[in-house]
Amino acid sequence: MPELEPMQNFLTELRRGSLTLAVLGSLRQPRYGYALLQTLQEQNIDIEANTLYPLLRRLESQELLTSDWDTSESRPRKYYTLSRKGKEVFSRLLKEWESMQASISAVCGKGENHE
Amino acid sequence: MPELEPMQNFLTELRRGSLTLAVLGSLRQPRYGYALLQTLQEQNIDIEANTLYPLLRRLESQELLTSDWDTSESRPRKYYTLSRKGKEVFSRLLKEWESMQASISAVCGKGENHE
DNA sequence: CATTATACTGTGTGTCGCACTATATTGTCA
DNA sequence: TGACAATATAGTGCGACACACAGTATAATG
Repeated sequence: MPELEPMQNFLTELRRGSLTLAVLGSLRQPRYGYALLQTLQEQNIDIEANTLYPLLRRLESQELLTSDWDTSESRPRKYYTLSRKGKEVFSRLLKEWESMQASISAVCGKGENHE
Repeated sequence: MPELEPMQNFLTELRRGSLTLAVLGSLRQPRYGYALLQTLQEQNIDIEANTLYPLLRRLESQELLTSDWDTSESRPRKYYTLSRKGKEVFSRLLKEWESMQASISAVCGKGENHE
């Protein structure tokens, strides 16, 4: 899709990376993918299943998450949780995020008028 | 660099996209690349020349920026400024950024303890 | 004659979106 | 009841694009 809606691309790029932060933050309690998806969407975090599942597996392979199948219910669900390493990374990313907020605010004029 | 400092990669990804926002926000007044670089670094926005210059050209090719060579001084400088389109995109990205702040705060626990 | 100021290019890697596949469990309706 | 759709749940493969990095290039300045 070359030129359909270029704005969309900017938004995508902006959200990029923050998705990881949001996922890590949401997995301080165990959750399975499908539920996580809905949690995030309720928070206005625009991510779709096709993006989330690979992200979860990537984070697991990077050892930020651990996963366990819960087969006690009729429908098996794969629960993900933050590992110790994941908690550390989350904490540092959150700090960075907060620092970025300050920087962006400074550069973009905190509260100034931009039309 | 496969496994040297994986943390660095997470940070890079997190910052990604925000760079564009920061650059757009900084170019509401005309600036040339080298000066912009230093402005951003003073604001703790970690970007290097090799990243900034391609970014500027990309934004120009996407018609968010316009550029003009100033050759009146001994050292020629290429001044970039937000175009009308650039202002629109900036405004929308900034809104998205603010919305993301809220979402991330909600998901990551606004002010809760995370150690 | 080294350093700084200033700008550009090419290559690799990683993430994300998107379009798929796959399956079991519900719910609906003839 | 039995057919069929919808939902819940998870996965894969591919392509686009942006960023980091390591280069090149040149003119002014100290």
